[in-house]
Amino acid sequence: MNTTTRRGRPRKGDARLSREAILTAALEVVDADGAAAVSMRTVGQRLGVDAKSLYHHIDGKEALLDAVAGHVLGGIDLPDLTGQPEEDLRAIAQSFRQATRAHPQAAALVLTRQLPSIAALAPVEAVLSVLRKAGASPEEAVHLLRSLLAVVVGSLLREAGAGPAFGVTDEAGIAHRRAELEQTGLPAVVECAPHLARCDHEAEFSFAVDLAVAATMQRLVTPRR
Amino acid sequence: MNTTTRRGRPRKGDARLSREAILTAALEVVDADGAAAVSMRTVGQRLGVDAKSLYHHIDGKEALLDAVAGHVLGGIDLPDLTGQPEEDLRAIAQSFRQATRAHPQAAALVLTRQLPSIAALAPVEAVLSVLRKAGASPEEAVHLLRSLLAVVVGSLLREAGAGPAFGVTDEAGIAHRRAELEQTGLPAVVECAPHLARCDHEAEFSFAVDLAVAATMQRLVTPRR
DNA sequence: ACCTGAACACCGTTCAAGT
DNA sequence: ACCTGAACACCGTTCAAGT
Repeated sequence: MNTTTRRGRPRKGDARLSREAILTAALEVVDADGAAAVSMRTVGQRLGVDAKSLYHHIDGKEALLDAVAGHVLGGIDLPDLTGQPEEDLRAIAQSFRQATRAHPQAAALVLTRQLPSIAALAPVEAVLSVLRKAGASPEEAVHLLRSLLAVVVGSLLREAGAGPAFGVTDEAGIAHRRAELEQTGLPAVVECAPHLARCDHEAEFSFAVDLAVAATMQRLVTPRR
Repeated sequence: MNTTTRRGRPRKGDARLSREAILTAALEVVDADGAAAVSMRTVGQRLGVDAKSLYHHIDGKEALLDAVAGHVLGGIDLPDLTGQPEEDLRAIAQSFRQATRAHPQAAALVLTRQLPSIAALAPVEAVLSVLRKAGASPEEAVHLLRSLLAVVVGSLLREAGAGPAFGVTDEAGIAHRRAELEQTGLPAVVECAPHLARCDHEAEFSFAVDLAVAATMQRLVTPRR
């Protein structure tokens, strides 16, 4: 929680206002002070403009946050597909992670908002296309897409600091957390405490995605059951 | 968005205040009007008490929301384990889902808050214990636990109306969404539009969990790789 | 020990003006 | 066409009182 309020000097010169400028300013606020710091007033201030002026370009705060989330998600840089399904699915998942890592403070926003459907269809098309070429029926492809998406969203949410974590990244905290876990007396938790206390988000993301992709391929090779 | 504000008549008789009573009142607000409707004032009102009184029992609004999330998660009813790992993992995942479905409006809260570590250790112990008995090393068990958790969290977040959905549950909306998807011109999206437009959350949850559990068992049978 | 009045520094949003 | 002053109905939180 940042108690110091950064002002971010208003730009008096170009008081020109536009949807694009507002979006950028809002994202700057998120990057600097977190999503909770976004208010019509803080965003307006960053543009040297009254909060109420924003309403001429944006539908309100909720719409603004949706737009910011969509903007970040739009920054996803999809890989060139190789035709090797496992490799391609992994690469798409990684590109999703890169997009959220570009704005870590905005990640929870992206993962948590019901986006205006159309915003994120490029990666969806990519995944479905890979699955279809790998032999999935349209119905199966959709189920598999949703499973993969759940893994990606769940993993990134944990990395973003929302969602259950149990683990910590800084060496200082790990020992402390480990001790806590060992004091629970829960046998499996105690046994696993050293690994539970530590969380390497990149490694966990890759592990989970690899597992999901492997399961996907398995399902396609052994259809139905 | 509920424009009508429900008052919920204050209980003048037992103006006794306690952490437990506050928690219950807060959860009632969440269930009735959604998490966004929770404020120190609305919760106090429901107890017939001034908002400021809550501070004598609770650390502030954030702490209150954390406590509500922990309370819902604490309501998880773990299954008796059968010794059959696949079955047990699925049953634990389903019990997790049941806990959030008991308070649908609180689901996003539960999934999204960094919970005070200790709150949710019972299900963790259950999963780790199953994985260890199935032959996983402590390290492997933790990776697999995190993968499974990601699937569960990602799936439930979608069901809770946060997170990307693409699909809709009411028959009315499905046709509309399908038409939208078909107009995108993205070939795989168009091809899959009928299935993409519809989303049966229970079926999708089970599909994703089954897939993850299958992958987990596969990984345990074929160690390392 | 527990509750509240007064107070402070914030919110999002509307609308009738002003240019 | 775009911006704002005045205004409204909210927030979370502190602190010095009151019982």
